[in-house]
Amino acid sequence: MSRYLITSALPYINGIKHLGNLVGSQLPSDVTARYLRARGHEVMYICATDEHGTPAEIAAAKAGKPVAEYCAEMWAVQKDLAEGFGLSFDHFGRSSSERNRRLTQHFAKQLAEAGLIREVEEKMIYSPTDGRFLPDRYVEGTCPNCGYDSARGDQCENCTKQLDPTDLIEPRSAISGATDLEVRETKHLFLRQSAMAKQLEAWIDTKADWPILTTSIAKKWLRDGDGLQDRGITRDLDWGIPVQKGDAPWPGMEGKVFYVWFDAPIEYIGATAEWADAHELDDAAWQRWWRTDLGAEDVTYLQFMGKDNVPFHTLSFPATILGSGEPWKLVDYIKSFNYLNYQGGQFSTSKGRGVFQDQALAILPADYWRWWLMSNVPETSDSEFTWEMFQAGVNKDLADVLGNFVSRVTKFCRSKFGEAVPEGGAYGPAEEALIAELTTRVAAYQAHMDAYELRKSAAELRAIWVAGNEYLQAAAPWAAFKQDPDAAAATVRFALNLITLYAVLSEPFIPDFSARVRAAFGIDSQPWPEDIGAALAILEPGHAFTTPDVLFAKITDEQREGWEQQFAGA
RNA sequence: GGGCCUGUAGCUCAAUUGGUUAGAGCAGAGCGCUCAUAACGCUUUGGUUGGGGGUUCGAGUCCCUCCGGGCCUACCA
Repeated sequence: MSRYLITSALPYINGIKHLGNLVGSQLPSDVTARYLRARGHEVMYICATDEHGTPAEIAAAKAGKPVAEYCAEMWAVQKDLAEGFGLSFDHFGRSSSERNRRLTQHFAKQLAEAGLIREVEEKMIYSPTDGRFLPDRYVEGTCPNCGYDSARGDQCENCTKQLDPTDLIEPRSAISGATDLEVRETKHLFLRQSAMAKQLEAWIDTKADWPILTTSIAKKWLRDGDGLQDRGITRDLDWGIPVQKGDAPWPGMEGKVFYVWFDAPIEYIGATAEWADAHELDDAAWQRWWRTDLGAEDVTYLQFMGKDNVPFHTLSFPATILGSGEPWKLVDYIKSFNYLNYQGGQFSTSKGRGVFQDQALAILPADYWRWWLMSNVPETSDSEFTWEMFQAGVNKDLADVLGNFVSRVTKFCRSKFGEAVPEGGAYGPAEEALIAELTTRVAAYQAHMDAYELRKSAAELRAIWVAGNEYLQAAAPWAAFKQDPDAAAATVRFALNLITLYAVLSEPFIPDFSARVRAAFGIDSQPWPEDIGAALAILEPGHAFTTPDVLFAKITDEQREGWEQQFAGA
């Protein structure tokens, strides 16, 4: 038994997320967490909302609510959706928590004492109308290069030229449209990542087993141009963690907060501490996951995220951890994902294009989404959601191959032997051959899961389901029953056991299915099938069950067409 | 502009890191079965691995070049 700390990238607080956010961090981390728990490992699985920053303030203003109130509400909404998708977080925290505030201020103090913080006097755009400094991206105007009239202050979307907000012709606030912008001096703290670049690169070079996507992004940042740049870790905002040196004030930084990307990863630690608080445990309970001097030396730490998050998890956060000079746990494996597109374009929150999490759960159960998204997860390149592929995949895999297998076995048994595992007959070469095949396939499934290869794992799991149908077809108990009811009984007994084997093996991907099978067979919990033959002998003759209803109803053409229309966007 | 990823069957993806005849699923075709959600099983069609050149005994894999798709580029997060 080992110990695994698993974190899923923190979803941002400003609204309900679409399927893209699920596919690249929350679902794969959940599948992995469930698998590792099932294998008997000790798992701490953490997620939280990322609540600070300008977009949160703007979203709250748009909703007409104080930002703290808005975030509290959206946290509850996101927590409910996570539960709806079956995400098995040990704790779903908030980056605005007291725990995170203290930890973030603590790290800042440690970094300052290590000489890794420098103060920089900057000129920033200030909007009196909005009453705030504007991030580059929130300044719009005409591009000096191509004349595009909605260029942003960081880059022109039209000609891709990188800009400074002061380059823009007739600049205006993207928030209010105000044109009375002025340049003001302001002081900020920078994390001296450049001083740590060599150390970070040496560390990343030891990670030969990481996805190419992860290491190539990290190395690009390390080597691009003048190398790794220092990064501003404070902002002129109201909503955030006040800049302090631990418990002490930070002279000259009054009224400023830490940059959201500084405090968000620290919330992985904060949320683990929140978990301990919620369970009325002491600090040692969470420190044994995070402090290598306090019990975390044998922890394997896995992070899951979309590719946009990679620079912060490979460089900024490790710089924070390493730079602190304290024995905090560094990540061991970073699993990163490409993007999921929607019907030939991108998901778009602003255009209402694509499926959002609340809508997804309103039209279909979580297992449908979990299965399709994970069996098509964008591991090697961007992948695409289309309703046609979704319908075809779910109907074939879940309804026809798996659901119908459960259906045909339980209904045949009910009609010929009643709703209990039949006795009589004996297993023979067909059963032995299937046990041998499944032993090989389960080993392959485990190997893929152990390597965090979700797509291959899903394909192998599906092959395991298919093997049941092949067996049943060859054994043909409906034919055998006429001459030799005992032989049919043995086949059915074996097939009923297969159903419960499928329940435990499939649980990481489709937990609702597993729960329904267990309920139908009156099973409380299932051990991982270390020995397939033994696992297929658990249900003994006489074990009663209730024939489940159709487990996965098919998606009809009418439904698919309706949803295509409904989610096409404006 | 720079960097990275990617291009394999109609579609979605594999291919033990240079090693026999490039494999699966879906879709298509044929046959079988009738327990089951018109489900299942078996068989089968389908490839100049984007184009061209090179290295090598041997290239989907390495190099050059051209073409297509995507992502990142540090103040959105």
